[in-house]
Amino acid sequence: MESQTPVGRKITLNDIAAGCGVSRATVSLVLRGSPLVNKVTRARVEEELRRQGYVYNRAAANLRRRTSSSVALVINELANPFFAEFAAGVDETLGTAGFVTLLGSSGDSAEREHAVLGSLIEHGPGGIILSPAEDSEARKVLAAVGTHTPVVLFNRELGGELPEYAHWDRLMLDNERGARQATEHLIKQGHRHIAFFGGHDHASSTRERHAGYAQAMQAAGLPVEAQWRVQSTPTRIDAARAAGELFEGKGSAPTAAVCYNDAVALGLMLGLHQHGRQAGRDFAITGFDDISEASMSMPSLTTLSTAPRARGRQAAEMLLARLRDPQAPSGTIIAPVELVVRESSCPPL
Amino acid sequence: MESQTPVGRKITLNDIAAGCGVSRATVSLVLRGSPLVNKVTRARVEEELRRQGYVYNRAAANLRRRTSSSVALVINELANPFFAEFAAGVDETLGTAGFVTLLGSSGDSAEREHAVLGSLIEHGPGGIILSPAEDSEARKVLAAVGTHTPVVLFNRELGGELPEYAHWDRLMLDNERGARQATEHLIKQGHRHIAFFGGHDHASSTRERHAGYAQAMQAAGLPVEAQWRVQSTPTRIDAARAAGELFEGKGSAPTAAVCYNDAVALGLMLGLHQHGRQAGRDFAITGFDDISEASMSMPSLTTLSTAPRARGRQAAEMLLARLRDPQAPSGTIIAPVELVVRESSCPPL
DNA sequence: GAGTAGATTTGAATCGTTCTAATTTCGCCT
DNA sequence: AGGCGAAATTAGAACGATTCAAATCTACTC
Repeated sequence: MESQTPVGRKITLNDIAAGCGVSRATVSLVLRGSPLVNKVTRARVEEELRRQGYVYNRAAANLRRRTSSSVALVINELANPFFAEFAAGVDETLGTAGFVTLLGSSGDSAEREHAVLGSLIEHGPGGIILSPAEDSEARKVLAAVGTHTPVVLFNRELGGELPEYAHWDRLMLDNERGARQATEHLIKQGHRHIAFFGGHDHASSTRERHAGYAQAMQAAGLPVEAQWRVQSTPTRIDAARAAGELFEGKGSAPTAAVCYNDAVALGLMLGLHQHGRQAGRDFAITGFDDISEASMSMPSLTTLSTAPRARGRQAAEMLLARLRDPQAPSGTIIAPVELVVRESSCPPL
Repeated sequence: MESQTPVGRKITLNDIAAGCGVSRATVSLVLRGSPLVNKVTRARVEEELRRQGYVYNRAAANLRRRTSSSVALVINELANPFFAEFAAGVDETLGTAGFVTLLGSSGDSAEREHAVLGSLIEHGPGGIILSPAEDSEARKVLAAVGTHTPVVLFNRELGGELPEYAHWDRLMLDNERGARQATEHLIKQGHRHIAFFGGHDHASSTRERHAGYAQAMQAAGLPVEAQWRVQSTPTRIDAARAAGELFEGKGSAPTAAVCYNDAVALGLMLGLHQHGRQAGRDFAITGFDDISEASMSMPSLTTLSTAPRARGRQAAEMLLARLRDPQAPSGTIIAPVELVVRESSCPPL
């Protein structure tokens, strides 16, 4: 029994070849399971590979073959459970397809996103899955990633125009329809004073959700008051802070709110407390995303299920398809969302 | 003004060199900002780099220089907010140090962890940050990563013995002390029947936390009843399911529980409902981790703050230090945790 | 105008793999 | 024994960068 040396040089194909008296080329063939090589040679080589503890150098192989075995995943905020789930889905699918995920986090800053993309692209990913920062612009992203690397955009549109030769794929959520459903649900519960709470209007996803809300209100002949639109950063903390603004106007106070997303909705729940109201009793709330906490909060949150993990898998599938056929026309998929009714969307008192 | 070709071959050093009549070597020097090259040449080359839209091929450079510019991060469950925060911290620090993060997720399965490590190692990361799966074993991990790549273990010990020549660094939480503090806090509140809830005893972190709990109980002269130890998978769902077991024994029912972590604690809150109890009123609960939901739940959760993002940064720092000095003796850091008292740890009725 | 120290530039080898084209080996037939 | 086709193996040039030693170019000095 040979002892594996605990430390030393890295083992290469040459070492293996020398170790069992064949050429480098043969070892390479064995590695890739070519049928060309003789049974007994193969066995001999495989034994030697094991004995020396060889590890494949994929970077070298990729260099020679001009291929890539990685995909860059750039997320605007990894700590948000919605995106964490998404990332887990992406990694799962890429992993089983033999790709490795290069992670990047932009912290929702376009500037940082640019730097991160620039650094990732140097590692030669086969493609990029990008969930853009709020204020990210098409032109700048294109400059960072170049025209050789396919991109799948998730969740948000980029600002500005994309040149026609860059055909990127898109995976978006049906924001408009989802928000409309949530609003219709609240209206059916009997609410007439319904606010739209959270998010920033310069982000495409916010605008779409707000549009769905407005449509439902108009269709029901209900007014959309300006003081019922409260913006906030899409985090729990900031939403809790902004809650008070809902009740500051001189007009009639809302009895319900359609929230930009679950984080904001959960923040609003807390903020309501400080204004003497309780979600699910005297104020109705809906969220968006169905993060895992939504079903566990008290009251549990009525929201739109987006299945972020499944979306992650889907985004990865889209990119893999594009790698298989780079010439295919680029496409946009609008993933449906589903209303999940829970306790937070009570009827008015 | 040259128009950048929207599509075509990848640009290499040769193209740049040819494009402005210098040698490949000179261009390489310019790229790395060597002081050797003449001002005017440098300017000419830089202009050409921009004009042709050159992107650096880090893989080729790493091959030649026998260096690495990536670090693998293997997480047992990325969708868990505690680990998502940790990952964000790791990526942040690695990114600013010029490394890219190779992501891998093991889903808390040792088998999958092994496969993921095997795949990542082929990409030649400079090091590995590993938060092991519950049943992960030292021997198998070593076989997967080999002896050339430094490893930083986070959060859990591996099963079995590690050969002495593999000196890996460790970043652990002060589980024992934290659980002791939580238990002492409950005792001070007046509780005498205190359970330890959730987690699996074969994981090192669970055993340590249980030990801290048992120490505090003994020190206070309180009994540790067998039926007050309920195990569960460390997820909210399974914890909610297992809640009932706390009240099945014939002995006296507990009035408080020290929980393995926040996820389990939040699950227990829910489970209590189904047994006619309410956390923060007639049953006291403590968690562990201080995930962002802990402060937002109702009642808010008394827990131990572990600052996962800071831990991520710390783990990355440890690995970077090890890369700087591979010969340094390996070390273990036990990060302190801090008790955060909130509403869930009420006194007994 | 030769000699020389410095400042720049470059040719060629190299990293670990793949791949084409060529070579060697082998069994089998006449 | 020689010839032939199939099977198995291999030499050597890539891939895109870095790096060392050597070559070339300056600017001065004597």
